[in-house]
Amino acid sequence: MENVNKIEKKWQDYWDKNKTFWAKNGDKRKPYYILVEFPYPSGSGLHVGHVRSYTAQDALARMMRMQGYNILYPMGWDAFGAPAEQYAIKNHIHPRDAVQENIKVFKGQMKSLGFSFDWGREFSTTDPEYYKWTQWQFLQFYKHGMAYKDTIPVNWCPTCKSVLSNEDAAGGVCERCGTQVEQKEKSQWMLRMSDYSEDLLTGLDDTNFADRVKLGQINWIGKSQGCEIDVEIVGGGKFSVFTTCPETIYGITFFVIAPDGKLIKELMPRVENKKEVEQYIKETALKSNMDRTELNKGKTGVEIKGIKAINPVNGKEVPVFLGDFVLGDYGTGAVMAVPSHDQRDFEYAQEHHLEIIKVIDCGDISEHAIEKTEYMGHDYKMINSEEFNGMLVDDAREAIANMLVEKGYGRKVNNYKMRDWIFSRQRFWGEPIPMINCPECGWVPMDEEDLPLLLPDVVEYEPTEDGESPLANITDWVNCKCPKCGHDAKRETDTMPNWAGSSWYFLRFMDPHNTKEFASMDAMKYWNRVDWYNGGMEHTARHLLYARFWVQFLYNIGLVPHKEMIWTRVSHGMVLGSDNQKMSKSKGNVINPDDIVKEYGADTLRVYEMFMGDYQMDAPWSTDSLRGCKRFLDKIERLKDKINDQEGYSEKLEVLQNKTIKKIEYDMTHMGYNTVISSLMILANAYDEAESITKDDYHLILTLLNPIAPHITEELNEQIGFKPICEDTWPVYDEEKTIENVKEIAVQVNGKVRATIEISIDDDEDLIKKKALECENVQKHIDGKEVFKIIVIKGKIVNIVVK
RNA sequence: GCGAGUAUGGCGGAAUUGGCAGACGCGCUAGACUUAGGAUCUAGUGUCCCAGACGUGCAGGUUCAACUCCUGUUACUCGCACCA
Repeated sequence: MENVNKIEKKWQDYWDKNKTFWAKNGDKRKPYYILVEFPYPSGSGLHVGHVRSYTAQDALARMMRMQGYNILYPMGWDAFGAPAEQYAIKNHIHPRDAVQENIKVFKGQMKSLGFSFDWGREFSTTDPEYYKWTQWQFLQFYKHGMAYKDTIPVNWCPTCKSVLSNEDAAGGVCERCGTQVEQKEKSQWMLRMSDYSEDLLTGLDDTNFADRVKLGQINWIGKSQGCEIDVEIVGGGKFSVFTTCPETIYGITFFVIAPDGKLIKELMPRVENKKEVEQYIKETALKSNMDRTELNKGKTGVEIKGIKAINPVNGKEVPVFLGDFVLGDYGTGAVMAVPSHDQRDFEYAQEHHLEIIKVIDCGDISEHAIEKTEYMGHDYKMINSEEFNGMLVDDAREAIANMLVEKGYGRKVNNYKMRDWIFSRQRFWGEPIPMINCPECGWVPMDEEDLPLLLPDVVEYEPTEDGESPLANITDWVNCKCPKCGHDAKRETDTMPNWAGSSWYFLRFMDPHNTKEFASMDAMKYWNRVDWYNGGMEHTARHLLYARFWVQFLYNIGLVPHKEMIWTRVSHGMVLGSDNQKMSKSKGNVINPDDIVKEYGADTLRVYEMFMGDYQMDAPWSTDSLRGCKRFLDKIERLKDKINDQEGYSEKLEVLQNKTIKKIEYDMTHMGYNTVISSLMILANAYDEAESITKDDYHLILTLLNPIAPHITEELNEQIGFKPICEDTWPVYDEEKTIENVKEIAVQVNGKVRATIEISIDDDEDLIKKKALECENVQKHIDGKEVFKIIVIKGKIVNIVVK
């Protein structure tokens, strides 16, 4: 074959020119929406990992198009965000220009790989026509009371000079640069995501996400069921605690409240050891700057003197402490301490020499607490718990909770780990938040007609020293009139987080050129929802949570047709370096897809990445294996020389052909891409062994291989005079022809294979038994023994049990 | 610590429902054709004390039959980590 790259270019141009893969809204074919996460167009170009998932979904898209579906397989760019901004700061160019340059590179690479994207729907989150609607949707959040400003201690990265979400600051370090995160008070836009905790949980039932994906969502939302209990303070006043273990309430020997919470501030006037308490609060604020894991060793804290609290169930007065293991922003910011049955409380009690009372008769607690996971579900009985003594723990749990409610001591509540979404970023390269601060009216939303609020051109992209967005320096832009009263006012200078634009982009693909709405209801109803969504495991949890929250909100205000707009979510494994480690420049194990395409062709790379292993698991790169795939494609090409002048399909090949079609259809829709390739190899080997093959035989294997290797198959197909595969239909298999008439099956004696017999499709059980018993080697192994039972599994195996 | 996932030849990995473990490919060995081969073809390739036995991280169990189901256990990977 002539130059592979030339042929590939020829077909890529053909698809472009004919708009072969453009989806049509409202078309009467069955719609099916396949989505891959749109990439962040970084300066380093497309990664071989992108190639893996794009090829997999591309293959599915190409097969289903041939099966008569109206396939939406779009591509776009998630181009706002820190890396582009950092790059711009370094090189003194506008991030917009840098992004445009990178998009050009990415798009060129994608085209060279022959992905069947509908390029007619391409957009970038940085296009004003797109972010206009991101801003518009923010205004809807605001107008429905879902966006609010709050001054809260936030995670602050001193290097990036930016506020980070809890998620971005996971583990106490900045996700981007690794710097220790500090705490800083800042006024931030927030979205009330916590209002949606329960809906985001129950909504999962209306999705087909993989179990591990659902579990990620569930863990992130972090629901825990328990009781909130009111605690009186001696001498007046009260506070509440949250517990998931009401059964241990008689074991309370002290309370602990959060040093960073609001409660201690309220109690301050009554505190006798103010100095000591204030000192501890200060220390805690500093501690968050340091490596937290180091501090996990001990349970620090101080007693709040002058404050005693009363256990509501038995009137017992116990001391109250400050302790940094209690978090100010979870639950009520205070806990009841039961050192006998909670390990943290136990450690705290040891450290501060406090009383330990066992309330469940479950063994020795002198070394460590016996926690819920250990005592629940066993026949342990209650002790030291007044009228509940002698009751089984599992029963006491419910009984005590009910008693608390009845007597008005508390109520049953659910708590969620998920917090509200911190929506402000002090950066330049993001969607401006369309809010105006008026000295008379306060925060006023921009008029919707005035959107988009464009990002101005600036010279400097660095955040200001005090952490304001660089936009704050552009007075022309900042100063404006209040839309409500006309008074001089100032714009919000914070921008939106990177997650904003990616939370609804899949809706825009359904109707990308709409100038009146973010997407019309008709278009969204037509496409229904994303049928098949593929992305990396890394950000599945966060991205899906934000996107689902966003969509649920839009649903609640009547703007999208479903509460969940994503049906199936699957995730692929990484492509590792040949050293089995994550590809990185520093390790020198990076494979550039361009080099591979140039040397072996796009088809070889595509086939190899599908064949390399289980799609959902990480797989190391192997250039040797890649060459094997090249050999396979060469073999396909060579088979053309075996074409005879007969019509139709070769009789000898028909069963295998039908079986192969069936298997490929199954595997393609079940992420079994590697076995799609292996069954094609088996078919090719069978063709190779045959004396000769017909033109139709050849056309068939080209069609089956086409979704994965679209260029070479089109070229060879053209050479034998067929119309382009991309305009043809997918072959239909005949179930009856997938079954062999004659088959070889194994004969076991006591579970060990001793012979094989040939059976025909219409042999009955007795005949099969007879054939099995006639085998010489079988005779040898049953000789002198009593045949106890003969098990015949039709078409599979015979097992003779002897004693 | 909690949650999830994974474990099969020298390597990547097959084995929809329990039914001949190692498909398919890589690598390797020997040979053929060759000036040459990252080309092609042929044969072979789990282990061992090779008429047979043993083999899917380890130890048990269920079954005529277990990579597959059950109980326990180990190692690694990922996610969350003082969440009351």
